[in-house]
Amino acid sequence: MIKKEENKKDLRVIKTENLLYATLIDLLKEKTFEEIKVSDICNKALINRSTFYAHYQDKYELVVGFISTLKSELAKAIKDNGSTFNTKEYYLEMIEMILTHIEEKKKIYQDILTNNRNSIVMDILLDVINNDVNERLEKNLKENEKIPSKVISTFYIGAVTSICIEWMKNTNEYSKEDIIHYLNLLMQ
Amino acid sequence: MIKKEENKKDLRVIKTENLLYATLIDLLKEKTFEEIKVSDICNKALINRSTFYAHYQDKYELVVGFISTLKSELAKAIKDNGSTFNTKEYYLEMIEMILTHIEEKKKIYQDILTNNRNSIVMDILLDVINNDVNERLEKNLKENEKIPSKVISTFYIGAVTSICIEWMKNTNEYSKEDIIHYLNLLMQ
DNA sequence: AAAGATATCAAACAAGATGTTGCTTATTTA
DNA sequence: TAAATAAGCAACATCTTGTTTGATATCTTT
Repeated sequence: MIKKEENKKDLRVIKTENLLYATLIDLLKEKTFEEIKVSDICNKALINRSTFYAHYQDKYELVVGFISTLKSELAKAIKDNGSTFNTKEYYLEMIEMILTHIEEKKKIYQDILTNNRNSIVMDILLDVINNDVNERLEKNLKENEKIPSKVISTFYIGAVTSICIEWMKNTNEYSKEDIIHYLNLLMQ
Repeated sequence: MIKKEENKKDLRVIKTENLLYATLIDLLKEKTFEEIKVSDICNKALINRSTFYAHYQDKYELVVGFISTLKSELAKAIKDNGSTFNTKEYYLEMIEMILTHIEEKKKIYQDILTNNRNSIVMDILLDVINNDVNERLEKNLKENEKIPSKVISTFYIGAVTSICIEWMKNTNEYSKEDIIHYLNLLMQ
């Protein structure tokens, strides 16, 4: 009996999965995710709809892969943040890394933003930043004097996310350095 | 020919519209908006589906009314903010009003939050706060010295929204006064 | 290179949701 | 009370989703 090596995907599988994935991203630049139908993806990808269902349960399963890729890329980008958990320095360093990362991926983030009413991109940013912050919070659970750590982080996470989203939208108004400079002034 | 007074709705119309509206809100406590079907609303409201379509094009038209009601209630609640556009005082006063308003409407906001992944509530908060801030920005367009006004407001709007959402979720952890006190410390 | 394995395609199907329509019944208005 | 009109009912076409079948093409392994 012929047996297939494990973990080695058939070329056809790789090809169709890549194609479906790329086509979804393409469509996200045109439409809301909710507006995108499985048949839209298949038509554009020139792949039979039954083949789609052979790989994914539904379009949500496909988009999860995309979102978690963006998340892990961003998470990786800010993970090398080596600073101790001194609030101001930490957030400044983090936002520098985020902005750098966004600058590289500008196109895709912007395209999604313009069609998907903030929510996807905002979810990504909030999730990744939250994870990083909470991880550090656990390691540095000094009982804060005046303000609970959780409140501080909630405040800054919101502020940073908001700045990032705005920066993605109006790409050329301020440079990365400008933003960091302003944040430096805005944070205590 | 019998003619109807204009602007005066038939009782039946009022009744069904109220019913559909209330039923949608009820369902939002159980399901995501995307998961709610027109037939769900009609079944629960005991109203024929064709009657639904006689009033609204689709469920989006129905929810728009709900969201804009929440928005205008919130907008009204923060409009009486009489302070001049001194950043810190303005935002503190605003957040006090928002928190007071939320406290009254706690139940509905929380219910929606738990089922709808932040986005609806976040959209409401961001939109209302943005409008208020932008209105004041226009009236006070002093060319800021060090930081562009737009950047300042983006920063604080994000921070305030984030704090509000977190507060809605963990209702009893901090009092309204606590939050305001912490924000007072966090803002320059 | 050939045989065997398997992924894709094509076509058809059922189930569910969306809108629309024509007709009847019930309620409201004046 | 009569006229107007909203709501109910039932049927219909359409679209989207998932699933299934068997034929065809492509890949893997020997």
